[in-house]
Amino acid sequence: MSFEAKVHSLKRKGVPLTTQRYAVLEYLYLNHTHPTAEEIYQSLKENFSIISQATIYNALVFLKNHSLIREITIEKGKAHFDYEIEPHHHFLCRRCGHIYDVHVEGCPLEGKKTVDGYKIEELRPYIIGICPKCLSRSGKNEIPQ
Amino acid sequence: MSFEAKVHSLKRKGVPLTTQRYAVLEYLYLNHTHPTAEEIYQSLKENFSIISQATIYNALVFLKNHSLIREITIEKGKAHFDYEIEPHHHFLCRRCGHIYDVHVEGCPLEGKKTVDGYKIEELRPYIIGICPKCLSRSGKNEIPQ
DNA sequence: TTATAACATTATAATAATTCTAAGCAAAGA
DNA sequence: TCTTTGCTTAGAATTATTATAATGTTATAA
Repeated sequence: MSFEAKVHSLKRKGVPLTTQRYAVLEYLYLNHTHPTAEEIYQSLKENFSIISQATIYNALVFLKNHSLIREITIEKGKAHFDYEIEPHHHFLCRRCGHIYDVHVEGCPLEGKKTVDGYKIEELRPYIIGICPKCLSRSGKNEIPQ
Repeated sequence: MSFEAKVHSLKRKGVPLTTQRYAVLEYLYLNHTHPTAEEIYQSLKENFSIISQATIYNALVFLKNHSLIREITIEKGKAHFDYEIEPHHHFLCRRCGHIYDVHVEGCPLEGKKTVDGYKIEELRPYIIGICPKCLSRSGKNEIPQ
């Protein structure tokens, strides 16, 4: 979904988008690197002379509740955020730590409303491994997780 | 894999299993509730008069590195652990907070070594939603995440 | 059997991520 | 304008996890 469409979808609901929340959504739109709340905070601090960490967290919850962004819990202990809400898998390279988008065809859950009586609201398909870059860089100095 | 088989697999490798590590593995074997490190600690404290939190964390890393247990990062901010390492999906009910096992047939990644050049080491297929119990209990007092 | 090395465990401190709290601000409605 | 409601802020508090340093345990070899 385009940035404008997301902003509009809130307007249609009559939900006002504050400057700070707009800035967080825009940051995610411009940076498809699956940043953490902390990374967003550090970057916005420079543009916004005054913005607090709590506001970032609040904005992320707000945007997530309106299904404009999604949360990625692939990494232990911290959350990453993704502008892209269309279904796709995430891959965490345990060597370089980067999170990549991976498109996997034929997922039997895609589009389903329930499974075994469980109501599906969100899919979080994660894969852990080594990315192609790290695989080619060297096959030896592997850091066990 | 049976409990005895897991204990044996370490012996075969020549890796000794200390009392504390044995206790953590046994706890996970007896409690298929996907506990957190803290829950394991609280329970083992009562049986073991002396055991420290750090030992629990160390034991969990140890067992995970030997592929005897797996880590679940479905919930933001904290890790859960699972005795069962055979591939299956996990479902987090956002109303009651419980994590359930769900078997999904036909996953295109199951058994695969790579995807798009990415080396697959571990699959973490998570689903968020409402469990059947919470669905039947009431359809109204839903707590937004 | 002792000495030694290697590793495990402990308590505690430190760090990191997130949430809570209380006060101030700002927009919207009466 | 006054009031209400919700947002933002700074900072404190909480929670989960990891690091550190001292101590304990075990296995092996002199």
